[in-house]
Amino acid sequence: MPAPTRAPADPLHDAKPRRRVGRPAAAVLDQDGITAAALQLIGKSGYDGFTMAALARTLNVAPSALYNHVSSKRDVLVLVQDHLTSFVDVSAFGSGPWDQAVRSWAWSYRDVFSKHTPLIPVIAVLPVTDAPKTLAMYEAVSAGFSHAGFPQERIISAIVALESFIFGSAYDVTAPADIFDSGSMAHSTPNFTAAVKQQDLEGYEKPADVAFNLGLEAMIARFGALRG
Amino acid sequence: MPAPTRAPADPLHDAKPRRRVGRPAAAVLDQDGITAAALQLIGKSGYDGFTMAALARTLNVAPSALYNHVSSKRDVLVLVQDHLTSFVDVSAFGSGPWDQAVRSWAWSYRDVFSKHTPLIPVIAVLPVTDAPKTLAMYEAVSAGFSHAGFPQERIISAIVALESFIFGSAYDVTAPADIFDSGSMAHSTPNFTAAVKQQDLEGYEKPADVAFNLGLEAMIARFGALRG
DNA sequence: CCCACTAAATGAATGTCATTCATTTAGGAT
DNA sequence: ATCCTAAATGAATGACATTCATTTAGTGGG
Repeated sequence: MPAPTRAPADPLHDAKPRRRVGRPAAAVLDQDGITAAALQLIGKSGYDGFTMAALARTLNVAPSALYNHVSSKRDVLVLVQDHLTSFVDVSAFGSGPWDQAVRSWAWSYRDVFSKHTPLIPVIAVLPVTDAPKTLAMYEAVSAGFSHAGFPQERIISAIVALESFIFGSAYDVTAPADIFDSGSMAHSTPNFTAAVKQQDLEGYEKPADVAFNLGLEAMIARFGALRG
Repeated sequence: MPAPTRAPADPLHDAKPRRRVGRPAAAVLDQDGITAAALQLIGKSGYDGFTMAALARTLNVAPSALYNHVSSKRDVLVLVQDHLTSFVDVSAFGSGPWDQAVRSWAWSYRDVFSKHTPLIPVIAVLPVTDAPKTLAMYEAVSAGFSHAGFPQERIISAIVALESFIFGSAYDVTAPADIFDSGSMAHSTPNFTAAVKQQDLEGYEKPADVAFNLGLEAMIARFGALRG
């Protein structure tokens, strides 16, 4: 693959009026600004185009300057993931019934991260201490479960199970439509091929949504029965 | 002491008796050998230590030689993932009851890939055509569902839902034990902190296993009721 | 008021990778 | 014999993330 096309270098419209060496009068960077720029860059160029150099360019800064505010690229990803978590809808845990709250939380959680699957490996092993907004989400969800009469000692397990399903399902959203096309091997996989065909006949609904709904409702139904 | 014309050949420190330039009489590499070496290297050095150069070294070959047999590093990962899939236990779909078969399949699937989470992003978007052993697994599982009286048009959705849960749970296995320690933020997250404490009191069982069991049993119970 | 310290920028390396290319050689097909 | 293709080597290439020396701007203690 050839290198991705870059904006033509037009010295007249050069977006980089060189800052002179040394500490500037007012700080140019901070973590919030870096986070916002990173999110925007990811939106425009995807995770492939998301490099420290590219990030620095959008901030009109030398790449090395970033390291005064974050210690690594992974650090930036953590900032982005925590910011994204604030877009997950936990509002229903304050008002509606438990099952409806879980539903809207889970769907919005999946939708947010299905566009950011490269963050999932980061989230999955990230201590909550390093992600305050994520911690806030857990608090809201835990409170909702607790208030709904869920036994204390199962709350975390239930949330983890739901979250695992949500993360896995987020990947599923990004899968190509014909991922299950068995092609020339179809004759040796009759049961699978038939099942895929039946599914294709079924629906105009997106397969990823159908599967997510199926799994989510199973968990909601079963977990709901645990409440005291 | 007469000067030796060549450096002494020490097989311990000179694991690379240079092959001379040009095509060797017998081919040194093939996809199976590359796959086996990759799996071994990953086992020894993890995914961080898994580089094309390191892989070439274990095969006693120049890195560029690999590209006569695979087209990219991702290609190698696909070979590895497909090979690993053959370790997933689908045997019970031939014999035991449906729910037991799903259980042993799901647990073994999770266990295999919890040691190989960097493959999950690869699997999730990989067309089955490119992974024959994976396709064989789907066939065995589909046949089991079909034979158990599962409605054709829901088989794929159910498998996808289970698989999503399995992948997400595989990540969960790798999470650090204290991932939920809210540290200094504990006072602002009372519900969450209490739930974490209760969970910690509960058990000697690994939290990841408890959560996996909870979610899996929910799906098995609910999906089982769909059978005709 | 000065001076040392620290913070925040630049610009120039560094080192690690995956990947490509030119070249060499072997063996089978024409 | 000659040509073609496959399978090696070894030497680039080009991205990257990250580090380091250097420069400059405020700040706090004497």
